[in-house]
Amino acid sequence: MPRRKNAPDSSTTRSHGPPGGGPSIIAPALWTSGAGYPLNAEERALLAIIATVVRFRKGETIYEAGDHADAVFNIITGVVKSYRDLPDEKQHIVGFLFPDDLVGLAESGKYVNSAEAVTAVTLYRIPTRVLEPRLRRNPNLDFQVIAKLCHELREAQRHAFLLSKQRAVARMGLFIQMLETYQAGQEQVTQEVYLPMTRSDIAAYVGISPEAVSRSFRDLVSRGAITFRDRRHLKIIDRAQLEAVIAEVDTTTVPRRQRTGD
Amino acid sequence: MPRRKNAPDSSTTRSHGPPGGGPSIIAPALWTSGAGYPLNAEERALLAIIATVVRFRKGETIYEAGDHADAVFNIITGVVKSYRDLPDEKQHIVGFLFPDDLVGLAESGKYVNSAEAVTAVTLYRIPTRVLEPRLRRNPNLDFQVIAKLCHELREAQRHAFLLSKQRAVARMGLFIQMLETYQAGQEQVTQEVYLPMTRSDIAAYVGISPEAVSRSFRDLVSRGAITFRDRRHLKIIDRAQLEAVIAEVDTTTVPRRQRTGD
DNA sequence: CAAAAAACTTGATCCTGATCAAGGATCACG
DNA sequence: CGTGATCCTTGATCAGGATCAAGTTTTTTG
Repeated sequence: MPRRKNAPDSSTTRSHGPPGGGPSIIAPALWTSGAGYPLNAEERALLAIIATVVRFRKGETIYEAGDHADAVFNIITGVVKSYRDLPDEKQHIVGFLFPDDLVGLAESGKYVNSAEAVTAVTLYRIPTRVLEPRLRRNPNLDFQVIAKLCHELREAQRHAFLLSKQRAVARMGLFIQMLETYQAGQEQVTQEVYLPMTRSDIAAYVGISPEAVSRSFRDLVSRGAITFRDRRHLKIIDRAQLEAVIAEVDTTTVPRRQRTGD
Repeated sequence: MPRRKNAPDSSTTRSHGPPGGGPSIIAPALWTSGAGYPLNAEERALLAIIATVVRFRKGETIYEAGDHADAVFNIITGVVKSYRDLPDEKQHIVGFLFPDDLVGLAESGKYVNSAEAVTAVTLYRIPTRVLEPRLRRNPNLDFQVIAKLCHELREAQRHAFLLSKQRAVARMGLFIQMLETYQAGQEQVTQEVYLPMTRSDIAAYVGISPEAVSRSFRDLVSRGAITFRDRRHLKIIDRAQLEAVIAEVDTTTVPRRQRTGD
């Protein structure tokens, strides 16, 4: 099995000292992994001042569940996965996080989930100790936070909805739609959907085995819903078909099944 | 099939006029269905002034997805379910909501999910038009909102985690734990877990069939993990067993299977 | 660039839970 | 308190996907 790499490779010295005082209620409880609304210029400027830029290569761990949560991260480039390790050597992926998302949901001073770089990533690292006073002073920031939290919440509910689907193809269809929806907002260059993560990661997110991911993709291709340019790039060519699969509607035109040739 | 009852039965006149101006960004996007942190005395007092009390009987619809979201509800007593109807006459339950929870997550002025009374419920009905200005003026309220959103988010992630479990018993075990965790915070009188909702509702929440709910309960009883006093009251008698089932660990002591009686 | 390691695909088998069907327990309501 | 309606349980069948296993492709790394 692959040993997890763990190298900060940061452009800053890693100096998380002892926790200041008692557990601060606001900041640690507040920040969430992943959002959606980009910060405005003012916010970005503020970030540049109080944050340091850190880099992680593909596969590197950004933090682990239970670590002392002394910083929040804002993704500049790359993709991050938020996950929990399960007792049986598998992992449940809570969500994938993209540029402008905030990473680092904490509860009583500790990170709730682990985070790992899916691709090479660049992040703003924002120490909570620096951030918290700013938040208190600038009530406008609260709004940003609320907006991000709302987005996160809807995302988590969508994930639960995906996982409530019985059929593997339906889950995969929803997954593709989610990726497309996100990427539509980012770049309108290609009409392709990019899959930055491995099949195993997709499997751990949609709650099926990697084999089932492979078979579902094959199924969607043979139904004429999508095509692959390569393993990481697909194109939706029949939206109706994709939605039919998601609705778990039987679209087989042939009678049902012809056991005996008759 | 049962026709959904729909009677406001409110102690207030229902007067939702035309939306004031453009779509307000703050309040509608902000409130979420279900929370956890009870409001403090100050908040409660505020509520009493701007809110009206409304009642719904078991099975009545509080609002439907897509309705114009002109109010937020705070549960006083009873249980509410937040759900989405699916094309195939089934429903996906997003969450169950208990006293002190806030109900009424909206997106661009419309409710995201539908809400129905699981038991008889009493609610504070808070018009967003009244609430919004208060929120702007009172930055302290923001904190309440953030806290509630965080709670909601964690709840949704837990739901997704539950749904990622392959085995039905594991999901049911997690469901029981979730109910217990909530009820432990409320009343420490009985050591029993109360199930206010029907088996079908449980099924729609944990993503399995009602039959599988029944069988999983039977399984848990036969494993000695729980006992039932009646259909609505169970007791956890072997926590280790329950956790083993959740971890999807095989705890059968017998070799594997004895087809022929031998 | 070549070797090694991941990652991915495909096939075969088995098991869990969906589904259909029917009987039994509770509840709502007059 | 009785009667229909709903809810719940149990049984039987069947299909989808987990799992195991093996082969293929891509990526990593020295």
